Amino acid sequence: VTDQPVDGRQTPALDRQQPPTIYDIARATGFSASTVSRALHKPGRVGAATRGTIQETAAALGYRTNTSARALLTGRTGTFGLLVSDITNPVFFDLIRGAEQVTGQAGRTLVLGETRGDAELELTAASRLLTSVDGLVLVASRLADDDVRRLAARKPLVLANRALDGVTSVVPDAAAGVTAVVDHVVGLGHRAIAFLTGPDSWVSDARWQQIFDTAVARDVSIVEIRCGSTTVEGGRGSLPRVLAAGVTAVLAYNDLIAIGLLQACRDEAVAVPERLSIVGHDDIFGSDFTTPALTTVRIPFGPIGEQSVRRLLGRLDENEGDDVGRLAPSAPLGAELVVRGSTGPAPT
Amino acid sequence: VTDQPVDGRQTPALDRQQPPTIYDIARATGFSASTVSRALHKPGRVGAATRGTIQETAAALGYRTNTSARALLTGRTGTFGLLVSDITNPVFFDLIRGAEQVTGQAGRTLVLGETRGDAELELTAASRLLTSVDGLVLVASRLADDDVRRLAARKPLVLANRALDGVTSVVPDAAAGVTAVVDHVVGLGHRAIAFLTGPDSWVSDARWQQIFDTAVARDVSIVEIRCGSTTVEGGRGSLPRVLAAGVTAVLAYNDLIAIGLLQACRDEAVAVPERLSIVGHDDIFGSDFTTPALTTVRIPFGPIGEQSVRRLLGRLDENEGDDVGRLAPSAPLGAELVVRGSTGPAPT
DNA sequence: CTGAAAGCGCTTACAG
DNA sequence: CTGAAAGCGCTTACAG
Repeated sequence: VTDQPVDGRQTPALDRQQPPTIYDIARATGFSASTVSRALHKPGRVGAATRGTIQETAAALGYRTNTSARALLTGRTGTFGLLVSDITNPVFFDLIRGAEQVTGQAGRTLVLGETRGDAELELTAASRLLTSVDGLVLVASRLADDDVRRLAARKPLVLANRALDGVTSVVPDAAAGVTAVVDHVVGLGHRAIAFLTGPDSWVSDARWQQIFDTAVARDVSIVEIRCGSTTVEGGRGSLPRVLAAGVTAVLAYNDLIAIGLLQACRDEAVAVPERLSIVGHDDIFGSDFTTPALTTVRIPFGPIGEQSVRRLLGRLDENEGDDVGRLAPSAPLGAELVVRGSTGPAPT
Repeated sequence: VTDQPVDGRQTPALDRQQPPTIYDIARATGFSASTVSRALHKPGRVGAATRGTIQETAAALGYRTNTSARALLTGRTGTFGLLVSDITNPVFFDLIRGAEQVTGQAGRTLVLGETRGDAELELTAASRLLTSVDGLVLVASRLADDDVRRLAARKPLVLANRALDGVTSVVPDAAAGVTAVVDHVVGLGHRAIAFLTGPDSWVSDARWQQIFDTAVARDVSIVEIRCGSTTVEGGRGSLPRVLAAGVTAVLAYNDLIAIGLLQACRDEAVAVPERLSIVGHDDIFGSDFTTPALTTVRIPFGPIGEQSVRRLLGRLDENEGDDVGRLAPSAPLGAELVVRGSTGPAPT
């Protein structure tokens, strides 16, 4: 009755800078703030008519619950974090998207962080993120085991693309892919194989071990060739050592290296696959743009991202004593051989 | 004196589930919570010795300020949102990274959202994000002009890769790129050019208009060929229409289309560039994997992402009455022609 | 089914 | 330079 606008049709929200709060709705409907809160978020505990009035008024005022206030009270931010070493690494695209998708479906928000491959920066970033988030996915983390465990003790944490005892991990079934690759190459008659290594990382070590074991079991010779960097340039630069090693097939740690090697072969007129067969890994975007197109191992990164967030959601429910059983069943995370043009019969 | 552990060396923080608050620090140091808050965030307003004690204790307890509490009070979440239509679109990689980088440098956090190219979903997502964020970057938004303006009225908002009167926009200087491409092709003797169109979007329309005007000015014939979808498949499928049009050079809306066309040419034994010259746009990851490598226009997406966040930061300072002048100068956002193997002299 | 009250952790005038 | 007090918007036992 005091400073209300004369025009009764004008809603208060329109000439207000601050967004409306539950108190505005309470005032407008005549109910208490408690009832408004319940009508909006625990609709079962409120009369149907009351609920209707309140929800309509809320919609009319353009009410949105203040996430900070809720978070302060409940300790839940409605947010997950995802930390990757390199946002532009094509390997992570599908993973990020998968994670974003599941997060969104759960009505939550995904916060993205990048560590630029620096383990120290990763610890800082992870620690910071963890304070403002309900759970964290660490992708291909380079953190020391103990650091990971310490972080995992603070809040739900999932390790994507790395396994660590006592910490929830989502890892593709790489063994199947590696075995398939070696068998493919051996089946084509190759008897001398090289592995072009990646960085010092859990994934790279595990891969080499797998390849080594499989090759030995198949009774073909296997050597490791250190590749300066896991880039196209790195792959390019390794051609001399590949040729010197006298192998006829090369398994690269990743597609980027394989593509670099492919380019070097073209430049040096080394026929692929006639003289040298090349296999990549990951099936990144663009790996079928090359001539010949790259034979590679497809890792289901999308499902890994989805799965990681699902595990996070599962952990949250668990903490609340909710039903854990409703956790969606794991998508299969098996690697798959994709045969294209860069592999062929061994030269005779 | 009650349930304290006997071992005096054990810090309280260690056996506590909840993270420490300023009250824990206050208790430990004997100062009031107000002083702790000041020592931590307004170091100038507190005695040097006091500040030292408090900061040390905070570090020892592993204190981190509760972002929700601060946000509730100040209305600032320390967070920016970035909304893209498709996270996996390689065009956005560098943009996302650039935005993430500047956001991180400013001590803030980037929240990522994806709209799957759906304008309706985009409005919902943008509106939701806007409530929990200090500012929002909309990338290549498909929203109606008025919707964008309404959102911009709520909080600082920047439009990346789209221009709209009255809303802060960060757009590359596409004209330079288009002119350079047309001149490049005309310089090679081509007299009949086609533009393979993209989606119905601001960017696509602007591009076509530019190409059209330039071609007319150079007195070469220009036609528009509708491409079903802006994908490799779309490019592939358009080869028949390209051949039927009788042109000798094709400017594709983007690299994906160009790469598809390139693949179709290889399959159909249409020599590139001898019979047909092909130009892409954007210089996405992998556009140099093809044979021949793709001639294209490089758009500085990284700087666009950085710039967008800088503008957001600038808007925030403005609102606070801070010094706006310190806004970093714009990086040049000019497009640049990248000549590779897919363009050559016109057939005679 | 509904309301009054307390409190989440922090910041910020206001005093001193 | 430092402290007591109020309040940001919301949720949740506790009564009724």
